[in-house]
Amino acid sequence: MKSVNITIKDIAKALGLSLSTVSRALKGSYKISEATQQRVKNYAAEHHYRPNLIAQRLKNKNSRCIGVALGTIPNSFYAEVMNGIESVAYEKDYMVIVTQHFESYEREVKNLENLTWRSIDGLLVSLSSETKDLSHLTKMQQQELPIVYFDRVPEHQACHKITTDNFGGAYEATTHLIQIGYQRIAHITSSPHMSISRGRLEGYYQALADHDMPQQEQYIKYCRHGGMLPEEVENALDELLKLPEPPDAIFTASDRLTMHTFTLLRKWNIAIPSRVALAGFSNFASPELLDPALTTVKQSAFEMGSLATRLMIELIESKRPVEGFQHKVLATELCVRESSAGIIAVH
Amino acid sequence: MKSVNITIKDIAKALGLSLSTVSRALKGSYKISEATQQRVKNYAAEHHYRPNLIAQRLKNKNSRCIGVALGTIPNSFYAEVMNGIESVAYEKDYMVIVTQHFESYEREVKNLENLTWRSIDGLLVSLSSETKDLSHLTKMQQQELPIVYFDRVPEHQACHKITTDNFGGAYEATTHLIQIGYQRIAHITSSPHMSISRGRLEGYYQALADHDMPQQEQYIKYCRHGGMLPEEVENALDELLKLPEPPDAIFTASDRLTMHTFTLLRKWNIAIPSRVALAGFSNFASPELLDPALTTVKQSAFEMGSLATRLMIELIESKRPVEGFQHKVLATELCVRESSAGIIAVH
DNA sequence: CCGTTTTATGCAAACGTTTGCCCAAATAAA
DNA sequence: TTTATTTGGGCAAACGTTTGCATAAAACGG
Repeated sequence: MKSVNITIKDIAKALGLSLSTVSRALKGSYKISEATQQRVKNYAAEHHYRPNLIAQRLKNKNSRCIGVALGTIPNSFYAEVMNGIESVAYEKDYMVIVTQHFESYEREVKNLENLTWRSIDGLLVSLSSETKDLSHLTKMQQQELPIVYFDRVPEHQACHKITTDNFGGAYEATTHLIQIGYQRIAHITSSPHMSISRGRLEGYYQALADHDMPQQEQYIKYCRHGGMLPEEVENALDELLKLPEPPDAIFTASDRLTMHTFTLLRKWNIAIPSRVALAGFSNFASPELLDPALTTVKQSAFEMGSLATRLMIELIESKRPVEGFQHKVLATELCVRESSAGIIAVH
Repeated sequence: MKSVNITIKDIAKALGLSLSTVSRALKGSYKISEATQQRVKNYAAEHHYRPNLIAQRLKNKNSRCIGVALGTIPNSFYAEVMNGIESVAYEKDYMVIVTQHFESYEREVKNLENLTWRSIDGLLVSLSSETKDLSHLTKMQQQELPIVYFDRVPEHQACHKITTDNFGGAYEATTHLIQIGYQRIAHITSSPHMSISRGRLEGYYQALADHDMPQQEQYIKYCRHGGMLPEEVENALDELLKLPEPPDAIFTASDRLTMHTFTLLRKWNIAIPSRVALAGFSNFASPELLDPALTTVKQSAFEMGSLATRLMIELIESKRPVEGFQHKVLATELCVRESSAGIIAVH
């Protein structure tokens, strides 16, 4: 590509000034007279001068560019988060480089390496479901690269993070299922070591406990790949349904798991909710259009992205290292629909 | 962020060589002895040398970075396209900067300006529905920035593009509606000046013509913002239903329009397909789960993204300017489901 | 043994900024 | 008038590469 932009040198030549004077005039102040500043600024404006970002970056080490690592873009939750990220980035004049790790630890590591190599100003990360070892990330933090985690965050590490109220969302959904009469509520979730899985599992447990219902291991199914492999959901569901006392309701812990479960139940002609009710975390845009309309726990995905990005930019632009770590928790919204219509209503 | 990477200078110092020798050794050949090359390469590998991309870019003007301009990421079609783009970019060791224009011409222009300012190697563009004036893009092409358009492409301009067989997809869907007995088939589409709208409209017309059915203006509704404003779809649909002879089937031209129409029909309690059938372009992941299951014309979104990116990288990496322009057309897939169950079957 | 070619390497400029330091002129203080 | 201070601006190095040109050493031909 032919570069067609004018440079500081061009301005200096045209105005009979030195490079340094022009540079300083453009940034305002620093002992350059008002008159000269105006001359320079006017000339720059007239000729559409735009500083060469590459050169600036080489000098200054800042690129106004934010890297993002997430699972996969077509996931409706992440797509909405990306929307939030991009929107704030645009507003603040940053750009966004996006990478997908497809829930693979190896790919996550590679992506993050690539991103930092490209000297971005900060990193927005949602961990892969395989990730247990965080050394690649702590290394980056030690290099003082600002990192903000969202959704799937490290649990035992001081860091900035934006999360969903996983406990609360799960508690509310499970309580809802209990209150309308379901007795044997199963839970399909992802890797047990993930922050979101843990929070949701605990919310589920607490709801059972608060309503004097037993916690039964047989009703908990883990999908280690978070539903990236269709058969893991299939197996989980199959095992649940084959139990001597199969569940009368299922609470699913993530977007992908919810949709997979829903699809399988439909495919296997298992009536929802009469044979088994379904409620789950999901950010699918129109759950009310499904058959039956799906009861969902909805996360504030856009807000998660935008908050994370605002915090990120704050971190980048603050001169002094920010003291302490921020952790924001976003509320969920339970939307009750037909897929969890009460037993009472049905009988 | 503290840069912790070693530089060519470090290698040169450690090995007692000059910068130029190290640089050339790393790139292989250019009259550097095998022995030295190995020494340098080994040292570089041991110390995890990675060339500073910023510096390289300043010298060479290539960044291994591709800019993308599209409507909005949460749109399931674009999300899947992005997946294709990112996947190929990863494979070829490029990174992707993504911007959303939200179907606004102004924002498209700004985004593209920002992208080029950041000296990317190439641009993947899907035009906004407002875009008529292409001068901002032709200017970039003249600067020899490689551009590949996808989905919404300039119609009257020599350029590289990947499109869907809009004509064919629309023809097939309309023919399907005709063949199972619908008589008054309406068409809801976006801006009439867009390439995709035109192709789909023509496919629709041709299908009518080939089956000796009249083309009636009253059955064509344009949504200038492609459904970004909910009320434009609402108005369009309302007008259609209020006609003395309302349509008995609707063919919608895009993802957003299809979902909006579907939602409204459900909301207004208009039975699908008995009162009005629905078939439309959509890349929603599970249309079979809707109530009723939705007949869709599905585009190869992932493939569109991956093909566009492969072509892009080819353009970037070819030494000689590529002669001629490529235009690839991807087939659509019609999936017939309940929302267009035949009239015959219903009666 | 000398001149020429080949081979392997180094020097320095360049990419477009930023910035520490220096300096001339103007002004103020003595 | 001399000295000190302020004001406005320039020089040059630096960021980490790449690359045209120069050059020293080795190999070769005569």
